[in-house]
Amino acid sequence: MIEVLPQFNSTFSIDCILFGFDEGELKILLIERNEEPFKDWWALPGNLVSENESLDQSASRILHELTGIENVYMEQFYTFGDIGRHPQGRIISVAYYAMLRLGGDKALKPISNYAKQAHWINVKELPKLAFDHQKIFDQGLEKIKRRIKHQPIAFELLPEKFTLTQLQNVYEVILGKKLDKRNFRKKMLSFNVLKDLNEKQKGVSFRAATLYRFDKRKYGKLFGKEISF
Amino acid sequence: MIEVLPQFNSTFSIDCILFGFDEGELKILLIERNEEPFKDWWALPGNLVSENESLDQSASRILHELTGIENVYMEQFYTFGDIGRHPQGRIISVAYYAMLRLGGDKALKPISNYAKQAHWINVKELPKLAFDHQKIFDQGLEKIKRRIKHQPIAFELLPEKFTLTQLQNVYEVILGKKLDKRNFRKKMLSFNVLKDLNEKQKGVSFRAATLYRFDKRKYGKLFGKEISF
DNA sequence: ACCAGATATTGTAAAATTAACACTTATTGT
DNA sequence: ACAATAAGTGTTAATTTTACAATATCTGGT
Repeated sequence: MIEVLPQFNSTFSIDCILFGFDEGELKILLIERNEEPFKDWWALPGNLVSENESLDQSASRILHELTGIENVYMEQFYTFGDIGRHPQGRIISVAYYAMLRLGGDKALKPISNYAKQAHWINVKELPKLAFDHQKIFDQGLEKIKRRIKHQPIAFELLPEKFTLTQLQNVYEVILGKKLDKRNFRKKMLSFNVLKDLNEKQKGVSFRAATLYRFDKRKYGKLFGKEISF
Repeated sequence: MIEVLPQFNSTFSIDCILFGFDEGELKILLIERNEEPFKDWWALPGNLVSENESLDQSASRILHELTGIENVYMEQFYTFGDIGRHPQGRIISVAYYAMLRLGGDKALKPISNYAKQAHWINVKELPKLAFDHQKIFDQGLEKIKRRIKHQPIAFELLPEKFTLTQLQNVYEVILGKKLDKRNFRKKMLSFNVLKDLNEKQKGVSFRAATLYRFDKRKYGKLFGKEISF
């Protein structure tokens, strides 16, 4: 015999911070809501979790519905459950982030019904956000600031082939400070996770830089190490 | 007009890892369940979240009901939402940990109805745990291993007055490795967060060690610094 | 008073890492 | 050829980390 637990039913949602790197700036994908509450406000993409999917699956689904992108690693970072965070009742939200390679077209699918539009917005110029999404964003940004020092997540924002200067830009934008070029290159190369492609950048009107690729095989060496710039 | 969102109702619970340090060992509080499912199994203390409390409040309540302790800082670390993690349906669990100062009596209140007994159990000798609680524990332990290197959480496991050797023991037990005594003391004192009480340990049959107290005023200095042993 | 047992306390030198700092090279466009 | 622009590169000093062992202090027992 299986007893039925006494239940207080509530609802779960997932909210995602999708980070992208474009024109030298860190951006996130925001949607303009088309429904109450917070109609016409900007918000993090999110949705309710359905019955037959895990939290991770739900996060991937939301990403896919919004961008058409699949197979991207998303990481859960905090669950927001304050009373009153949602005006319509008790909705607890599990927050995820992902780092995306933005293609030229920025990979946005036609927007689904719940949003009027979606845009990549510079994190330095965020509008007022719906619900407690500003808080969620703040915490997510702190998370990747810590994360980037230990894990090779910076590569995930860049095209497959990238220059050391581009990589340094990612670090500088996320950490919010300038880094020394020589020390950065020395240290980054010392990890032995970059493969020199013997290939040069194209289409620039100055000396072309060497292209590198992130070498997954050597990935493990970075784990747990503090990278301090 | 406020629309009603389409809802899939599910239930969520809080599970807590309560860490304690006793007899030189790291322990956690486990309860023996008195109800199906997993009747007679050991489990992390947990409970359903009620309608009028935030996640943090719920975690504090569970701690209080079980131990009588109040005003302890608990930290949320992950939310577990795999399908099938609970045999009776969709129950998502938000996991917290706390570090407790174990008094002589270990501060256990009479056990509430849902458990037969509760015990402090050495983390090296854990029994099989109910649900996915082993996974929750593993992740919680990893969390404090990382945390102890950046934040002064080790002090929270010790009595207010403690010796450097006791403090080193906490680090050794959590990190799972021996540390060099001279280097440990040098580094720990260099943070300037320990106040020398000019007072000696009592009741030992050998040279008594100096007692220290954690100095909250200097707390900030530790933040963000990597402590490597 | 002395000794044995147990733990506390202390310093130094080598190695590794980090931090600070500026000039030369390569390429493009005029 | 030269101006403009970013790529690429080494050394030194400072700091941090690591490795390592002898002496001091206290208790309890004789």
